[in-house]
Amino acid sequence: MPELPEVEVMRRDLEKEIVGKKIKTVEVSRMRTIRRYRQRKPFISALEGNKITGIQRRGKYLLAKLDNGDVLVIHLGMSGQLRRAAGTKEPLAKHTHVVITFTQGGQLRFIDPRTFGEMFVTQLDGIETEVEELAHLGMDPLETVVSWDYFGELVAQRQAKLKTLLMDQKFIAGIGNIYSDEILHHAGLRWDRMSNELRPEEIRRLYRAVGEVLHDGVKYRGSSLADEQYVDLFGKLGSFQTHHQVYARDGQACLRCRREIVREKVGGRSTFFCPFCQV
DNA sequence: CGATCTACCTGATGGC
DNA sequence: TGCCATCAGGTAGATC
Repeated sequence: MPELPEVEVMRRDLEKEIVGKKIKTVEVSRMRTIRRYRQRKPFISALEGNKITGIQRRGKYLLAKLDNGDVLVIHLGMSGQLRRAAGTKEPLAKHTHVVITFTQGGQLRFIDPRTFGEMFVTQLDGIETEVEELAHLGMDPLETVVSWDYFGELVAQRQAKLKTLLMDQKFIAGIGNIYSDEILHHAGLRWDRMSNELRPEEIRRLYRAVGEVLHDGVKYRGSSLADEQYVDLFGKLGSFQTHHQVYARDGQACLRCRREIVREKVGGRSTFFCPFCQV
């Protein structure tokens, strides 16, 4: 479900809503959500009594820093939601797996029908920079400032289809199935172009498209698809789906050239593109 | 190194 | 109505 823009919107919401709050109690009703633990106790006691001091994001992961130096890591998987609740009285949504209650009142709830999401508490490596479990992640396209020629170097070093490369979290962290297709359309490049065969201006277009599309995704508060599974911390839908150029628009006219958007299955995932605008 | 498949889950949808 | 197949924003691990 959530890719970088949705996670970034959530990060901003959490920053306003839960930073400075102290964790009073934690309830875990589904062990799979904290599958790195065998018991719920160690997870719960790693959180209770701690204050949240800040919220960061690495790719699609959220990091809530605690005042004891530890970090609560949250990944939303395909269907995870974080929702604010006023208190215990608000009815629990189905598939609510973790509830964090703050001493100041209010709750943070983790809801996740498909249970691909997870939460765990870990430490920051050394001088509060890296989390060991996330060390495999590549550069964050919104946080890391890379020049386009350095980006081009990295792209050319690899020998991969562009869609695969964009979705490779070890290369760039945060891009998934929706935004990879949108980025490639914006760049005018086909999903199956090889990364080491791009001309310099194509590399520059790709570089720009990554930044612009993700930035717009955040600006419009993420993409909520037909199932409306993605909502922000307060339950509100995003609107970037109304700006999609290709994703889930197969059979419809390309907004640039009016020809038909095509859907193909690549690596088990639906891929949408315009065979005329994307070369 | 890269590509491709599988597994992990639940729910919605569409064909028959 | 039921039943079955297919599909869905993700990641990790095995295999070739």
